[in-house]
Amino acid sequence: MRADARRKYDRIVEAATEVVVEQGTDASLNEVARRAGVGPGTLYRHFPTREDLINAVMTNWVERIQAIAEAAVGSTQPPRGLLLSWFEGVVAHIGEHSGFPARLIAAMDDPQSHLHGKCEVLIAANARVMHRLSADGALRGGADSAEICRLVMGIAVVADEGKLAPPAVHPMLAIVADGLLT
Amino acid sequence: MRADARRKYDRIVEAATEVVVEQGTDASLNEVARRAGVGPGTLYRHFPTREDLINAVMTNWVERIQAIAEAAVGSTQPPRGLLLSWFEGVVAHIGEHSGFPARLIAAMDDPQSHLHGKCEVLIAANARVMHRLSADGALRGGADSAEICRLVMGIAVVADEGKLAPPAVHPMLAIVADGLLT
DNA sequence: ACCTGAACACCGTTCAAGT
DNA sequence: ACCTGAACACCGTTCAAGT
Repeated sequence: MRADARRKYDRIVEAATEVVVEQGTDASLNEVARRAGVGPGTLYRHFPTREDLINAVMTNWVERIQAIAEAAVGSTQPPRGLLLSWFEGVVAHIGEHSGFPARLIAAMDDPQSHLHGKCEVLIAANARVMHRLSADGALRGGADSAEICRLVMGIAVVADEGKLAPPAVHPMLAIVADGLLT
Repeated sequence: MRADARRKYDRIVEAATEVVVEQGTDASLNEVARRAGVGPGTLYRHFPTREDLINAVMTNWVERIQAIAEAAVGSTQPPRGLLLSWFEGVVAHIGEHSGFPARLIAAMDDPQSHLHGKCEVLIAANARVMHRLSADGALRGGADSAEICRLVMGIAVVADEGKLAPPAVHPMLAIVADGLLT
C-alpha cells in the first residue's frame, strides 16, 4: 500500500470510529467519507462492504473481550457472581456501539461475514470462563459455548434496542446464570 | 371515514401484509403504496408512522398469542415441557415476520410506540402461564413477567437475525426454562 | 496506483394542486 | 374530504475521468 493510500485509510477508520460511536453501526457511509475528507469511491475501495469497515473500527475489541474473560477466570468470586460479572462485562462491551449486537448475531451463522472472526473470539473467551466453572463443578453441563453466547448476545440486543441501563439488564442475566449453574 | 377512503385503507393494509410477509418489517413503504395502487401521500395520511402500519398488519396477532397462552395454561404436560412449548410458540409466532422481534423490543420501553399495546398483551399472556406454573409450585419466583418476555424476545431476535430453525432455538430456551423452574 | 465526484436508482416524507 | 404525484433531501454504490 502506497503511503498516501495508507494515510487515507487511517483517516477513514478514524472518522468511522467517531461516527459509529455517535450514531451506531447503521450510520451513513457517505457521512463517514465526508468526515474523513475523502470521496465515497475511496471508502469503497478500502472497505468494499460495511462489515469490512466495522471490522476495522472494532480491531481492539478482541483484546478487550479477552481481558474481561481473563479477569473472570482469575477471579476468586463464588460461581454465580463470577458468571454474572462476566456476562455483564460482555453485554456492556458488545453494547458499547449501538447496532453492533445485532450485527454480531447475524455474523454468527454466516461464515462469509467479516465479523465472523469476532464471534469466534467471543465463543472461545466464553468457553474459557465455562471451563473454569466446570472445574469447580459449578456447571450443569450440556450447554454449548456458542449457544450461551447467542443467548447473551440476544440480551445485548434487548439492552441496546430498549436503551436499558445495566441494572435493568441484570434480572435477565440472573435467569440465564441460574439456568447454567448447578 | 368515507367509503372510498375505507376502501383505500383496506387495500393498503392488504398490500402491507403481503410485503411484510415477503420482506419483513423494514420493507419499503413506497413499495407498499405502489402495490396498493395508491399515492405515497395516501399511505401517510392513513398511517403517519411506519409502526402505525405494522400495527394494523398485526391486528390478529393478539388473538393468536392469547390462544397459544391458553393452550399452555390448559396443558397437562409437566412444568418444563409446558414452559418450553409456550416459549417455542412465542418465538415462532413473533418471528414469523422478520424484523418484528426487534421492533417489539424497542416498543417495550417506549410507551409512545403504537406497538406498545402488543407488548402489554404479550406480558399479560406470559403472566397467565407463569401464574399457572406458580400454582403448581414449579417456579423459582422473583422474575417479573416483563423481564421474562424481554428475554424470550431477545431469543426471538437471535432466531430472526441468524435465520435459526426451531431445533437450533431450543437449547437457549432450555437454559432459560431451567433458570426459572425450581 | 490511487483518488475524485458526478451520476444512478432508490428511499422516506411532504405538499400544492386537483376531484 | 380525500387523493395524486411531482418534488426534496437523503442514502448506497459505481465508474469514467483525472493525477
